[in-house]
Amino acid sequence: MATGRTHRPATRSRGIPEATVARLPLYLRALTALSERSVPTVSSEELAAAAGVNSAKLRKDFSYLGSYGTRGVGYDVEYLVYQISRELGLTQDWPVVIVGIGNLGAALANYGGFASRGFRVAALIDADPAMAGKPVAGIPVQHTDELEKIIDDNGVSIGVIATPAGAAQQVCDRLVAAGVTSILNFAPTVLSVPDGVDVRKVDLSIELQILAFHEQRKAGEEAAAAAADGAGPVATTRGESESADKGPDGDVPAVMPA
Amino acid sequence: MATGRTHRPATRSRGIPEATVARLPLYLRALTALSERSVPTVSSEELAAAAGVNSAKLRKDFSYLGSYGTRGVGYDVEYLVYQISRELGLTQDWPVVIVGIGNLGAALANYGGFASRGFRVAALIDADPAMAGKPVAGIPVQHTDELEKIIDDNGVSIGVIATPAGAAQQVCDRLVAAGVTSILNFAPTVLSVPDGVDVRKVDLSIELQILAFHEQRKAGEEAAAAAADGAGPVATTRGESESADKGPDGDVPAVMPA
DNA sequence: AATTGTGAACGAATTCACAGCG
DNA sequence: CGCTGTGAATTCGTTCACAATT
Repeated sequence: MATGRTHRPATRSRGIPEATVARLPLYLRALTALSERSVPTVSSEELAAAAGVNSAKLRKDFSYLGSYGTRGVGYDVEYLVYQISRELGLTQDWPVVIVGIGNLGAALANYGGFASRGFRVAALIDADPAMAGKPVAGIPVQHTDELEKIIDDNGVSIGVIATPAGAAQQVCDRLVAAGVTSILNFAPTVLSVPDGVDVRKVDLSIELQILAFHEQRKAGEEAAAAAADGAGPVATTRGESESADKGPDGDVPAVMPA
Repeated sequence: MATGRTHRPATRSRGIPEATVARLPLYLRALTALSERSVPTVSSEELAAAAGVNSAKLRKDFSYLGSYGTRGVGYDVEYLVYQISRELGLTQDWPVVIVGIGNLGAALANYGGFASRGFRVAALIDADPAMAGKPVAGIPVQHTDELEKIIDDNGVSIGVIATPAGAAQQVCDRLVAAGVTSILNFAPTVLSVPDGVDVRKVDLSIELQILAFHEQRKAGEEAAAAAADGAGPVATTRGESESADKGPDGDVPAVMPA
């Protein structure tokens, strides 16, 4: 992107890397905790530790937002909270609907971290007529028939799909047709959506499978190590650490707590 | 990884890229669906479409596992299912414990995709004595006091944390001390673990915040587009398509369905 | 003196494009 | 002839290391 030698990109240049965006919520959470403890400033080192990343990465991330720190001192906690919130669009209100009020949908509806960050559960929707009217987390469940009206009345642009896999695409299509442009999908299916609609996926079984892969690899390495004792040279290279275990550093993905 | 010019990595070389590992479960799901419909073979193009990735990526991914396709024809569905399952370690049984049986823990316990893929819920654990003995998803909840014994008796190496944030690190420490080496964390906290322990994180509020960011960006662009009509030149560069919308392609992260 | 902000080096992941093979 | 498998080119992300700044 050019050397930007001209004057200065004033505030920020636009085009924050996706990887950085994915970490901003992490920083925000750590900062909020500091803010609650009335800590006035943090260094990149401290904040990075709290967020579980390394400090160079954090500084580079912040550099995409602008120059919000003070050399020799660190970052002003309140100010950064505000800047990141604004960057993420959390200074505005985001009404969301949750479709599919089973165990998971109920868990999501009850999740406190929602309201705390600009998100507001505008409605709960389920296809089961028996659910209609029953309150979950204090909000009465509405029937799927009302979906379009609900989206429209509340100006909802973010939808959460917590239905069984079979119903997901259909629900998705209706959400999109009704005007939703961001979807968080908990159903184990690939959703197809038109351009301009964002989908993020959260899939337990995939995460477990990834863990199983690493778990298996560990077991294999132990075996190799044991074998190395008893007998001659083992083919595997080991000792190179494989680059894969990365320490306690968080990974790429992420989504949702109790 | 050196050029590996020596002889040949025989089956596979070791060191499958992390990004590839994260996609294998996706391919596996698509393949399983095909298998159930008794489809005998697929081309990289078809399978890629079903998994929501592009075909070059899929072929490159498979190339790390070995040469399991047939040129001019495609891939044998059953054979690939087996190879990927084996690679992911799903041909063995993985007992898991779920700690924290609130709404979310219950949702996880009830999640069917578990058993289907080598995972078996060995126990449900909760700190609330009132929960003890109550069956959830047909499995009686046990008290946290039993944690170490349960891990040990069942040879559990994978733990799922679905507790409130405040309890997560403590639970984590106990799991690790008891021998768990892979953790799936649903609590909104950064866990610190010793080397050799893998942690994956699933965090709803983070995913929503990422969606909000993109949602906001869309709104901004609309506004900019509208503004471009009315008045003079706008500062922002636009038209460069920003690289960020990537189309309907899935994103990086992932985790869990109803 | 301490800590940010950032070019530059590096490494990982994706995409291209085509040779190789069935 | 069609489709896989893969080097080479490219893009994206991380880390290094240090000059700039308070």
